[in-house]
Amino acid sequence: MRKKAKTREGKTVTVVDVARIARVSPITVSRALNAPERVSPKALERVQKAVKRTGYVPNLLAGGLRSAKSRLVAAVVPTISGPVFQGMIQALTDALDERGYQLLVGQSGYKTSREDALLDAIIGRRPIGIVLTGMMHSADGRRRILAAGIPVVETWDLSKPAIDMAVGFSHEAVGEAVCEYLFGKGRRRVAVLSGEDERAARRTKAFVAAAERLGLPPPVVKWVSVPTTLADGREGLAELLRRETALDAVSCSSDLLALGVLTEAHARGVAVPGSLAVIGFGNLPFAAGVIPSLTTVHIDGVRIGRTAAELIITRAAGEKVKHSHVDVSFSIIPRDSA
Amino acid sequence: MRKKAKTREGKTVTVVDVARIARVSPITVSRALNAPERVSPKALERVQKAVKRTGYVPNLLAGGLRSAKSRLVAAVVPTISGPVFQGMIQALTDALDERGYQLLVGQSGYKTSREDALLDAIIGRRPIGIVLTGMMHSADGRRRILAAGIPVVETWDLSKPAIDMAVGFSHEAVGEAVCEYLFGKGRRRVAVLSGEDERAARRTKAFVAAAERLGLPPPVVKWVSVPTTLADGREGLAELLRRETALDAVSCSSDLLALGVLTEAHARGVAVPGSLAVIGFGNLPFAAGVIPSLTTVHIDGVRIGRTAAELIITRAAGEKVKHSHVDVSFSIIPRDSA
DNA sequence: GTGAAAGCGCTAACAC
DNA sequence: GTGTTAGCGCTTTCAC
Repeated sequence: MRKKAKTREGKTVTVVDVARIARVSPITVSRALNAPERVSPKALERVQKAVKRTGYVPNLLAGGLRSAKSRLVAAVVPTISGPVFQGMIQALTDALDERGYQLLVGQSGYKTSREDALLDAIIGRRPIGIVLTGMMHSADGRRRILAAGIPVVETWDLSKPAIDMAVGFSHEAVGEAVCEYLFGKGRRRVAVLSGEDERAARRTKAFVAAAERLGLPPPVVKWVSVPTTLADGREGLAELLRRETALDAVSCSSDLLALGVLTEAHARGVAVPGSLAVIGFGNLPFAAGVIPSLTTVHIDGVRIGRTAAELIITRAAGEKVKHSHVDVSFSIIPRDSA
Repeated sequence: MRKKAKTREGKTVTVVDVARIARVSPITVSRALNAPERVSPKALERVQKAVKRTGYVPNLLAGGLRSAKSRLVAAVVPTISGPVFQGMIQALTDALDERGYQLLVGQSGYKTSREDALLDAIIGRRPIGIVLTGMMHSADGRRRILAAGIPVVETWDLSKPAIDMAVGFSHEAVGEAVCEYLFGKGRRRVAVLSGEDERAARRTKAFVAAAERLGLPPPVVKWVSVPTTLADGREGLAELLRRETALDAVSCSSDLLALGVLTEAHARGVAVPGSLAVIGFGNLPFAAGVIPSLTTVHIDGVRIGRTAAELIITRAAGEKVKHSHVDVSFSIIPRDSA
């Protein structure tokens, strides 16, 4: 940040420079850039010419400071990798920069220690909104965000009471629906292979509860550490079969796990869906193409991202949002594996 | 951004408020927060107490404006989805916020039109560095970044002359190495299934050139549009076999394509690797687990991200970097499919 | 070790 | 439609 675009004397180009060259006042330059319709055509033209000549790029830090509008939105996800949140983040970025906002990303990861520092860094930039995914917010964190008066959208999870706004679906409803789906297909000895994260756990719990309600024997549940891998799926099926030989269905907390289960089943000569039904979660790119194609739960991440962006932009404009809690629901995509 | 954390009179908490409560001057508050060692222990304690009491969060816009240090790094990727860049972005975010920097993400997507607006938004925030991936920069874009004097790291591609710094590998070297690998395995009728993006195209070109040099018959090449899918892989193999029945190896520009080829081969009863060798690119999470396990090219995205962060931080500190061009190379992971 | 004054670059508020 | 003045909240500079 030492050397920048320069005028003759080696300083950064500012509104003042542009104003001098265009022979107008600085404020006219500002208006020409931010509200061209409030400036006379010829002043506008002179400014635009001067901007081009000097290569002037407005300092958004200064503008944001003065106007208290940062044009910044912050998103916090547990981790950017993991295909789950990608669609959402992409849609968020797209929707935002269509309207001239930028996205700041933070990873809460699995360490709570730096959550506080992350929050400082975010709040300190005075974003017009924060998109929170899944995790976090210690009681203290919630208080601080609230105190800062920044609109917050919590995503992916409608289960607990939201701080402010929320876009997502009910993990409980997913777990229940999956169990009922398998039941509807005539499966009776069902198992769950689940990653050890909170939301997967809630789906699993709801699945088990539904099984009980349906009069099924208690599902065998195998937990694997996150992030879940294909190898976990292979080992997982092996273990599940060890614990329950009569198994006729496995519900997996991710498509990658499900792919592992399919792979292991194939290796063992277990027919899918003949003797074993397999269902995943996420509808990843490969789900439709594998053999047998994978029945899975689809979440419309793109819609989540777009909706979150809209909510925040609406609030930033000072308007009230009609629906501060949006349920995007989910769908079970029936394919060959179940 | 209307209401914020408040003191009694309903205004945002600022250094001045904290200073008053701690009975020191504003500058001492600033120092207590940014350089605690230059402040006496008791002043420090009083400030910390006052900060906690008021819930003060420094306005980074103001600080950045005055000090010309934004603590912001911008990254531009074609698209955030697509598993390829994930590791890099994650490592980048991690490395940055360990040092107290945040990442601003922009997607250049496939539309060049808004590239200019994106650049304005980025430069306008005065980031201490920009990480560019793959695409973009019109001649004009390059000039503007250069003019802004912001350090730039181009990633993933060492082939063309860099604007400033670069971390990546040579796509040509990959194409060549893959061809030689297959040749070394005794394959003679080789084909390429490649996505239509620039970098994949360069790998393909190098592959074809290597084949010629090795005295192989010209490889059959099939192009598919990006982003590549598993289905493209299945159709791709079908088409390649139509064009060349004696095929004994396929090099794919992504693991997803390769998975599609494996799937289609399996469906057709074509033995892999027996009569057909398959090699991918990316080493995605499923590559090791599928049957047969997928031989593929691994790129250390995490290292790319970490290195890029280091380069930028070093430059931001005003130091010279030793190596402004880092080749992280690549490796072919030999597995069962080839 | 601490403070007073000044100003980063912009735009809100109020003239005219 | 345009300009003047002031000030957003912080930190640099210089003085003590």
